[in-house]
Amino acid sequence: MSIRHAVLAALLEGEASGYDLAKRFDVSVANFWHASPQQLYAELPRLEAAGLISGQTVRQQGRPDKRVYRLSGQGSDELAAFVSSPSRPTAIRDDLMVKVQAAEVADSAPLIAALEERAGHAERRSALYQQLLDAMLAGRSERDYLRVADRVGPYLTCVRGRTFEQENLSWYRWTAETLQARRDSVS
Amino acid sequence: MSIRHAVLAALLEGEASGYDLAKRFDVSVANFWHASPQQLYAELPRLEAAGLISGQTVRQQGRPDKRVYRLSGQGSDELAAFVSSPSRPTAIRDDLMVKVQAAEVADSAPLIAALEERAGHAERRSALYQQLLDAMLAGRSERDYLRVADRVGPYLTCVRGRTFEQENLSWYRWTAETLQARRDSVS
DNA sequence: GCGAGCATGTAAGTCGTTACATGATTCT
DNA sequence: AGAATCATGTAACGACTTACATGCTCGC
Repeated sequence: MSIRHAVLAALLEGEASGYDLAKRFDVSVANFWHASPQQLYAELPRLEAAGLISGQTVRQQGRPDKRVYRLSGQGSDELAAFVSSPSRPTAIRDDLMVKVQAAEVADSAPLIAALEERAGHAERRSALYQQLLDAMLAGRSERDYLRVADRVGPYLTCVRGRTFEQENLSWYRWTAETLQARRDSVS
Repeated sequence: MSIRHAVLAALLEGEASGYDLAKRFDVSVANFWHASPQQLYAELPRLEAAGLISGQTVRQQGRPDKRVYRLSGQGSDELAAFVSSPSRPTAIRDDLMVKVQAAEVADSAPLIAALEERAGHAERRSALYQQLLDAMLAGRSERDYLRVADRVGPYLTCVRGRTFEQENLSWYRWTAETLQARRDSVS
């Protein structure tokens, strides 16, 4: 699929410029898809040419002009067709796990440091997702929210993101400790 | 990085042909990296040309000849340098999550079916990883194993894979139930 | 006879990353 | 004065997917 449908899904949150979308892909959309600003700036004109989104240039004072895009009817149809299409399984794909797999071939100190850094990242991410979830709930219970809210997609995916980062955090820590214990016992 | 270092790490398990590696990437390595056979067949000659692996053609009876590769000294060095190099965070990247995010724009029946199918996949995967873990332990406790085993990398990454698939399973089921409940309440 | 497994590749096309490039305004 | 934010793009390269291509053996 690629970025195309991820952009359409992100625009369900409301119209946005390329710059806005880049931020959205760094926060809420980051649960399930990543995209660089360059990718977005390249993709948006293509989506517009295909009629899936419509853009409007907005003049600003004291700031550069920007082009704001929103989902078109055709874009909604395309997204609906995508939602109903089959998917294939995904797996984790992570540099750091390759490094852990091969841990024995090198001094483990830098790897342990990298794991600790990642643990910090995962902790910040899971806290961020928790904040987003609380904001969506706005005081309601999850049970009620899932019954009555207009859109539950963003909530559901954000829960997956939070759990993923929590599991990352605990795995990073455990792995770092395990490797450290082995270092200690060697010396 | 790409597939390059994943292949070197996979060869730590012992020498293998392209065909063998493709299977290895489908089972144990699948915890953290995916590669198609085509990618491997293209990459192996490149790694050999770079001196990171060495290949030997093996004649077989009643079967096609094959080329078996193993890690060279240079390959080990390269892998060690990689293990000590910095990494950047990864996130989940999943079609199906994009679809859940956009669930409201389409009829949810096909999406629910897709989630249930995925749940089955996740369940099989997590059972497979559990088997691999049990095989590595070979009756020992995890605590002992992690202290005394020659290589702990494969165990550590496999644990992450198992947890990931377990969390997938429970999220797929919960998401399917939530969407189903909303279908029921609309009608 | 047919499908599954063994065994390896090429070619085309799509997708994604990184580096380069610009320029105003606001905050410290 | 320098960094961060707003705002958008191009070009080159590297990575990955999909389709095409071949052919033998073993078990059912």
